[in-house]
Amino acid sequence: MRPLTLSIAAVERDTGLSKDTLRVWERRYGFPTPERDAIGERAYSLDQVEKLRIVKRLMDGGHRPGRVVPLPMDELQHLGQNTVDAPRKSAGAAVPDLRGLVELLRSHDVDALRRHLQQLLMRLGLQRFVCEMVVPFNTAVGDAWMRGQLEIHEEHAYTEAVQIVLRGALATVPAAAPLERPRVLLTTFPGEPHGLGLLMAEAMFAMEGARCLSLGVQTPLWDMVLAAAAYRSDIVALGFTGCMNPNHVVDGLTELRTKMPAEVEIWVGGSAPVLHRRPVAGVVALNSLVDIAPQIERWRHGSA
Amino acid sequence: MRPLTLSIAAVERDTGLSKDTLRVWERRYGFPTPERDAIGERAYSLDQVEKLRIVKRLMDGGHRPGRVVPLPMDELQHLGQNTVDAPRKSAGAAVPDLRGLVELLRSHDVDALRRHLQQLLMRLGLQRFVCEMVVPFNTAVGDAWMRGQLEIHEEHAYTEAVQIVLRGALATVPAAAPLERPRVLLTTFPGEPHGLGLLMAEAMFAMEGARCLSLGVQTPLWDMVLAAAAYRSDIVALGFTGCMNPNHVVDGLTELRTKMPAEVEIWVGGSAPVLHRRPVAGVVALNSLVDIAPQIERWRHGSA
DNA sequence: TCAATGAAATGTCCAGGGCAAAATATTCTG
DNA sequence: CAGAATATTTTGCCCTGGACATTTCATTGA
Repeated sequence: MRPLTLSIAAVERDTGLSKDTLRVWERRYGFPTPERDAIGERAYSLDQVEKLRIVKRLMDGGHRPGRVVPLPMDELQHLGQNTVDAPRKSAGAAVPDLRGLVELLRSHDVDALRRHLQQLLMRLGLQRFVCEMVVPFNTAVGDAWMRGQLEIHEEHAYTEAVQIVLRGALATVPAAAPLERPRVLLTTFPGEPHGLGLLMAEAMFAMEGARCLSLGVQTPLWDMVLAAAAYRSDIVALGFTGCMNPNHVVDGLTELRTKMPAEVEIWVGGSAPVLHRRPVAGVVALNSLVDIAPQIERWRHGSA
Repeated sequence: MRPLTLSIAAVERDTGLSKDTLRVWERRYGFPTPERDAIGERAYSLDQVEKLRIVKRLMDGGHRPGRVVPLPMDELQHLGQNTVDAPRKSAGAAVPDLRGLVELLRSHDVDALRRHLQQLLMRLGLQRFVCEMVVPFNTAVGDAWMRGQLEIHEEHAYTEAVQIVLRGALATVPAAAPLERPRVLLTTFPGEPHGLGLLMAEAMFAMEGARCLSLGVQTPLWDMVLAAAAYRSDIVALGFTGCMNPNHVVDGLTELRTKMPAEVEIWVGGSAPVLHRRPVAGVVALNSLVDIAPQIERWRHGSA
């Protein structure tokens, strides 16, 4: 018995599209078109799930379903590349070898990968490593996956390697003095499972001498308020990737802002487009990790 | 405006109970009993969500909803303690100071916490630290939360600290030679977000001289097959906590077993009761982390 | 005592209707 | 004709209520 098809629950898990959405797309767009199994339930083919995953990733990047769902696979894969902002090379920035990285991942040599990352880290220093290497690497890996050049497990191996290198680096950064300010609480909303961006942000904060405390991912809103009080945090920094529902992001931030004491700043960043399209009053939206340094500067001047 | 209530989607996120389940419980058990907001949609109170979270955790431990849902809060909190297996102290095992740990967490002194863990690690060594300290700590923290003695954010802080200490320790374990056997692939099913158990298992594997490769959490089944081939793995080790749907676990394992080449062993472990209640043919279920050493021994003898 | 059979419990699926908010298109006004 | 105001479409999510497969429990019979 080899299930060449997936149930609607499995597709929800693997794509992040809710059961409701899957059913309503079928009704409205005529895609996906699952078969039915013996008892009349939807059975999705692997091909269609693959397309759904790509569509989801495009939507995370700002596309609308009505436009992309009807397109054939090859056009979708083409779309992925144009979405990416043209890499604006600031003067003096190192040029990441994206093609080389993808090749390295495809060779399945984890040790070489980790050595390579470690080497870049040493050459550039933590801040430049994160901003000039890891950021473009991440998008390159995502794009390569979308074009079918990388498997998911290769993406996972990459994420794991970066995480190890970053955590290793963070462990060597001397801890800020307990009373050092600002005190930063890092976490993500419930439903946001990606912690790599958080780690990158933590690196940037730590290099600015901020005192960091990461709660990992998926902290309920109310617990953020409690935690900010318990640790006397000055700033709560949140990471968002495109896989979060935009409405939940805006609603959640609004709610968090009302619950959180006014003197605690809320900073948000990440690849979710909604952060800049629908800004929330009282919430600082960072365009990129390099904005952390000047913002810390601002905070110190404003609060000192 | 202070949303004292949560939408059904938010409750699904925060409790792990599906929308369908929430609606059907309301119909069948008369709980929860959400209000309706202006447009007639369910609005759950924080109290009820709290109870739902506890019920969910009890169900993860093997209780059935019909029995626990009607109970009042205080009885639920009582149930939690009886569920835990009596700590069977093997001879010579260190006695973890559970109460002291909870106190430490409540003091919000992250540095002291990390120092404490580090100290225990050094005193006991990695293997004993994991088996005799981290394991009971984990359940103690979970229980303390259920009794209302710990906040979620304190639990998160604990998890983060353990993760940092374990990753630090793993970084110092000399990497096994590239050709060392067995080669172990570690990951979890999609839907399983907890990676701490994976890290603990990785520590145990590494100490046995196995060559580990962790893909992090939530790898799609098919990618496990591809990855096992790409990295020429001998063993795929999977971690499960109670938050995974038992049916998905069994179905997924059955499916994985058929797709995976027969010479690759599948080992599973974790706190999900279903692993031992409904064993899957061709899948090795480990009762605890200490079973890893003898199983590796068996593998080496069987395959050498 | 143990196995087999019936009954209850439980999670998930389905259909199709409806609605609010966001995005887009269109019209109006100065 | 630019820009604002207004209509329209798009889109995701929620609702009800019925159904069913599967597991678990209880009762009966050998």
